[in-house]
Amino acid sequence: MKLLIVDDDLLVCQSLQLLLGNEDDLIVMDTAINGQEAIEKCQKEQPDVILMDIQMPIMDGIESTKRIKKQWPHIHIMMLTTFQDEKNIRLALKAGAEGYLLKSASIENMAQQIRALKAGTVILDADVLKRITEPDKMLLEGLTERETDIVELIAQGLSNKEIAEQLFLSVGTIRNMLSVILDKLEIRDRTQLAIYYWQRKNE
Amino acid sequence: MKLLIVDDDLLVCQSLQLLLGNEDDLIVMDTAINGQEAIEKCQKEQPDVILMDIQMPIMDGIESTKRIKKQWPHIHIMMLTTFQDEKNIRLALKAGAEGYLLKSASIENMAQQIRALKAGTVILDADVLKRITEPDKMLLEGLTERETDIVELIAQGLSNKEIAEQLFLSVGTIRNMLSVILDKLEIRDRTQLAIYYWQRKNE
DNA sequence: AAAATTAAATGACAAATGTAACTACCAGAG
DNA sequence: CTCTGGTAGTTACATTTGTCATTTAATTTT
Repeated sequence: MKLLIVDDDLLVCQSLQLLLGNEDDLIVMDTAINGQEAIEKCQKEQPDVILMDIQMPIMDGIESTKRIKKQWPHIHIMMLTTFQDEKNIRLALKAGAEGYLLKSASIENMAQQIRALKAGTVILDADVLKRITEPDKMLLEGLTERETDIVELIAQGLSNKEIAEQLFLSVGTIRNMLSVILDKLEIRDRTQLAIYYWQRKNE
Repeated sequence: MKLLIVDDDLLVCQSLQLLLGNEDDLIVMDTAINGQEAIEKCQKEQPDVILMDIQMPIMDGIESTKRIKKQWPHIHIMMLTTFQDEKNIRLALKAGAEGYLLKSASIENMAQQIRALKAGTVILDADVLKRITEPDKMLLEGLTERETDIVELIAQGLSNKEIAEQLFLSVGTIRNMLSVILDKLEIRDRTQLAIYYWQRKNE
């Protein structure tokens, strides 16, 4: 199986090459230091799988993934990055990447993961999956901490009673606070609040 | 690596056993024909990975996944099912399954996927990922046209009264229909419905 | 120390929501 | 023709929701 490694950090390229060199069915055919170069390398000789960083000069991993998948849909692309930033995860997967692993995660098993990727499944770091299925904080300007907590819980679908139990407050207090929140955000009811939340959440 | 196969279809169990028998690092330690039995087998001898069907008599794969992960978090569970029904995918992942493959997909590579699963990543069938990240088709399956209309309007934040005016129906009718919708989707109230809608709608 | 602010709670109230039971009409399948 | 399923409605009931006025305790400001 032919691999292409794309990372602007040469150290990363080298260590990956070393690491995968032991596996005799995996051949690191070449490396590239940015997305532009990756596309050129693909043109010369098409790899089966690309390990691609996201943050790179000239052309980033997302853009080049988009282009490569458009031209050669059969090439499998594994994003290999440092940060588990939700937006990037979504963008990468939307761009066509089939894998998303964190560099911090155990590198020992990467060979197996690459083989599975080639086999046609999607490979996700376990933490990454959590990020995209149950995401976290956002901007609710003008709200206090406690109020923000309540918004989060309402956006999870909890009733006032449940929120009260969760926060160890009385139901009346929750209702009062929600009333203040709705007033601040100029929104009518909890359902609209939940909608407000999720529409902004997913940009 | 010790495997446990859980499927009420004996044919499936046998063919999987045969298929994986070639791989000498994978040992099918036992099989079970429902979730209840799977838990018992786990108690006797803990497998590294479980291949689990969803639809089974007595106790289904979701419920038993929940229980097994609660008791033995280190056991990796791969759902292996026929249908890519969005609700089940979400339920399975929520229950703690780390993998979700379709039986229809290429079985040849399953060994590699199992190894990758053991290594700690999440394994998803490529089509399955699409379902949960960009569901073109809303999972408003099972709802009639009218009911879908109402869901749409609730997701816009309208009250029952406003919906009634928009559709030229009585408020009572809207309330009844909403009641049916909530029942069908197994959801408690309009806020949760709006959340349900937007979580799937947005990317 | 006195005054002002804030977090938390109460009680009362109106409106909205969700459930249940039951009726009625219509269209299509068998 | 009967049976089913979808649409539409009514009444009744219990619960939840959102608003307001007011109180208390704690904290901060002045």
